[in-house]
Amino acid sequence: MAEIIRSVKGTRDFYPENMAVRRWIFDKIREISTLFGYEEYEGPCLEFIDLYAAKSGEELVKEQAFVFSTPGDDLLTLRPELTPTLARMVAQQQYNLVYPLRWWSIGPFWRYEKPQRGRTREFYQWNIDLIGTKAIAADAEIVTIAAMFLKEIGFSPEQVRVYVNNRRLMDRAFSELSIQNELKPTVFRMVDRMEKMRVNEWHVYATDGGLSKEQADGLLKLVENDLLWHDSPELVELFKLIEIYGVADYVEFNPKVFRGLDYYTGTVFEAFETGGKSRSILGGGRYDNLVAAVGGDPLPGVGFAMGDVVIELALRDAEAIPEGLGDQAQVLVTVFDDERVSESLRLATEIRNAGYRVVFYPEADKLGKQFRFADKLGIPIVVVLGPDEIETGSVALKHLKTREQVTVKREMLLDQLGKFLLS
RNA sequence: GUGCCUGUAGCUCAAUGGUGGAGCGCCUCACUGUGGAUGAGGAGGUCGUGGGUUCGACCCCCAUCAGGCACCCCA
Repeated sequence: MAEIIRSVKGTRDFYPENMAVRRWIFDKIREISTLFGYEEYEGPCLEFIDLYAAKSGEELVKEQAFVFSTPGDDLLTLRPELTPTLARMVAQQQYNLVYPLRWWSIGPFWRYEKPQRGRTREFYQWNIDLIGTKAIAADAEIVTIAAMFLKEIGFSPEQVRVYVNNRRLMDRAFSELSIQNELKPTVFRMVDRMEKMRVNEWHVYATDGGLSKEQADGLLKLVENDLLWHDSPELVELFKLIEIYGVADYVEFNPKVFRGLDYYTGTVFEAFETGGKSRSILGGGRYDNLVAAVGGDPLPGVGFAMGDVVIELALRDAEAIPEGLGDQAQVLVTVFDDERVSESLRLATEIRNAGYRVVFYPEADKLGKQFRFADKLGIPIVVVLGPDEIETGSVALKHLKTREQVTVKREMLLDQLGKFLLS
């Protein structure tokens, strides 16, 4: 065999088995999104690099995006995220849209990263946003959608948790510790790293980073305070609504959650696995100035994004992926010998016309081989039409899972099929 | 972008510097209209790639590519 040209680094091949899992996840996403009345949309995969330069940090475009120039000397990028596209689409039609706007999308994205477990260069991302209202009920709805999805896809509250915080609350708390505004982004990162370091290590790290000893101690105390949210009217309201939505056991206050993005202004949240891995599954928050960043008038919004790679890993670890996904054929119609090909084909067509998914074995191989074929493909029912059956106007059906085999008159075929498929 | 680890049959992995193996899978056959079992055969490898050291390299050295882990980053 000649050498096979390899696939592009960081991309994935979706063989039918993988595709069935992806389909299942995507269907669940659609189900939850539309359940709350969100409309599906999609943007282009290619955008001018300027769109990201307007909003995102330097690093994103310079180091983590696929950027290339066209023969016409345009600088384009394969989209690394959807939010700027969303902002652009909203800005372009700003006064033709009906608010509050509820939109969702799922599509491919690219980031030039070093691939490793849970991180690829090409991935799919679910985006869902509620734009045009500052009401805290909107934040609650978005958080609920995240929690509901995790619940419906099969996670228990013990396995995953949506951690919620509020930037305004933390901002105030930082001010009370006399942390200057310029230092706040750094402090965000410091808090983010608390989980990964020992207390002593962190203390050194924090004071090296410009905090006084008292400020570092104050921060440590701050993030241990599980009741801090009582100081935020927004969070109090949010948790009240979450209760009513019925997903309170999936949602929890966590002062350590900040999110990396600068544009979040209020509610921020991130869903994690609760086990040892504690990978980040999805994240989002409220942004009040996104549309303005691409040239529109200011418009508040709240939303989140979820990548397909980590969610699938987490689902696998949680053993939450069901068996038998995919749309395997339900019936295999065998071919007894060369003289009876058309008779079998007629039968296959008849069954297919009744709405069943039917595979027709294309040649008169040994029956054993045809049965083995059905077995390997997971086709549950095999139909045999041999000389005996044809002579008596009947047909033989075998259910491979139960090993039950019956011979029925041809007019009873569909009845019997229905019975088999129920068992 | 940085560091560490790993690349041997389709898959999972063996093999003191001295002619590369196993299990599973795959194909064929038997059980003579019927799958998972059993038995008997069979195919399949320039040992990731390219250099180097050596009388001789899967084994040692260098580079490169790919994968994994930890950083960095996380839109």
